[in-house]
Amino acid sequence: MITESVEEYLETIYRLYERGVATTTTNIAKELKVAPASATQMLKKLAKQGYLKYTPYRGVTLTAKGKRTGKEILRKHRVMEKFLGTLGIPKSKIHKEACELEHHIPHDLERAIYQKVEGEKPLPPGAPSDVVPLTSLLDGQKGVISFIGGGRGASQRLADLGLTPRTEITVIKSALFRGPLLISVRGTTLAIGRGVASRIFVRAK
Amino acid sequence: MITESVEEYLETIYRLYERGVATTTTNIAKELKVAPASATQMLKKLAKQGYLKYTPYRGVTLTAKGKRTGKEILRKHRVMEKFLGTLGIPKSKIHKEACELEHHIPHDLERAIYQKVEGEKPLPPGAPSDVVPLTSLLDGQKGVISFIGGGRGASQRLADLGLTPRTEITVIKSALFRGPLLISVRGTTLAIGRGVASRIFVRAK
DNA sequence: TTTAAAATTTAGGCGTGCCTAAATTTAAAA
DNA sequence: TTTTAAATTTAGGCACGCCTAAATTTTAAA
Repeated sequence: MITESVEEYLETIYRLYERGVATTTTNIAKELKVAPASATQMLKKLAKQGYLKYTPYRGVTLTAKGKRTGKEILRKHRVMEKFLGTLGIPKSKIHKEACELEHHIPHDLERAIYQKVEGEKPLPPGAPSDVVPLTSLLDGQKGVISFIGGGRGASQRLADLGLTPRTEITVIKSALFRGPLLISVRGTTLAIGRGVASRIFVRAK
Repeated sequence: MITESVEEYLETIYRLYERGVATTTTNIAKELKVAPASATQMLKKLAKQGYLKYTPYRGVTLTAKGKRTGKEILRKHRVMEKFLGTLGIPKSKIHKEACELEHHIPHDLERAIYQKVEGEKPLPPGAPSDVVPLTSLLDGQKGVISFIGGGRGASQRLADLGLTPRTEITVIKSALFRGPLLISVRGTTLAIGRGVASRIFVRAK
């Protein structure tokens, strides 16, 4: 059985490798905030298990198996980060939570979540990255309209409702996947469809 | 710091308590598939930490603190089960995965997911519980139509497309939150809107 | 090339949570 | 009430993964 610690090491080593940083005992230990002596132990063990080649005093090189595994975990990490963002988890917590979750998400769940968050493209290329579709906000959350995606017509119709950039919106009632959103704008409550809502991009507060 | 094992014990004990089963060393050990001797050790520890009262040879009683903690973990477990179901994870895996995840979902993430899955009511009261809206299936998944929600009109229009109960559907392309679904029915590919799709209830395969 | 500093490894320990085998206590049958 | 079976605890161990301190090796400066 592959332990959480093994995964953590492989992910870290893969990260360094990807960044072109030398995969030495010290670098790995530093990255993991662990004593170098602890890293030595683990690296020997990983070598024995065929994840990497270990040359004493010289650092390590991932084998194909090691790369594959490290990459997989890194991918889980990234998918979870995206997912947490979609759910409106504060940025400050996202990395740490993803670090934890990456070890407990089985492959098929990662795939399922990946498909979900991919479908949810915060879209317009070049858009500020802290902007999300209105549909991503949770009940009670507030956001400020950043822009409206998808053509003149949409913008015009929304403007008629008072939904223009810089307007503050509070989500009263949303739901996952379907059904209209109930929102509050300048003291007025509005119901808007999901299709339209997904084209309103807001900066969450 | 509360360890995963401590959580597991508290959840289990709370479960037994909820079910009215005696919280004896043996019952707890059996439930956790652990040797009774191991349970004794842990129960002593939990008593020292104030989660329960331990009387040798007589079993344990949860304190208020123990109940609170056990309940919280059980709730996380249940929310995760629901969430996994929503994502189309096969039933056979749901319980086990939820068991794992419950220990790694921070409170706020559990709350966020809870709101999402609550919005996604597999609806019609009395409906078989393994039935989900078509929108819950992932790309490539197959399902068999169980029934159509929402009135004659909808049923009729869908029937015209060949979408009637017992028909098998394959989802070709779906996405989170928005956009139409591309599905395959009897060899034909169809595009249907999310609104309609959310009213087609299927049993996932 | 020698030598001191830096990097790395070895040795010895700690806490957690599990296990088995052997005692001990409790419960129930004779 | 005695005796035996079942439940429970005690004792002794194991694997993990971390740590510090002391040894060793490498590197780079003099």
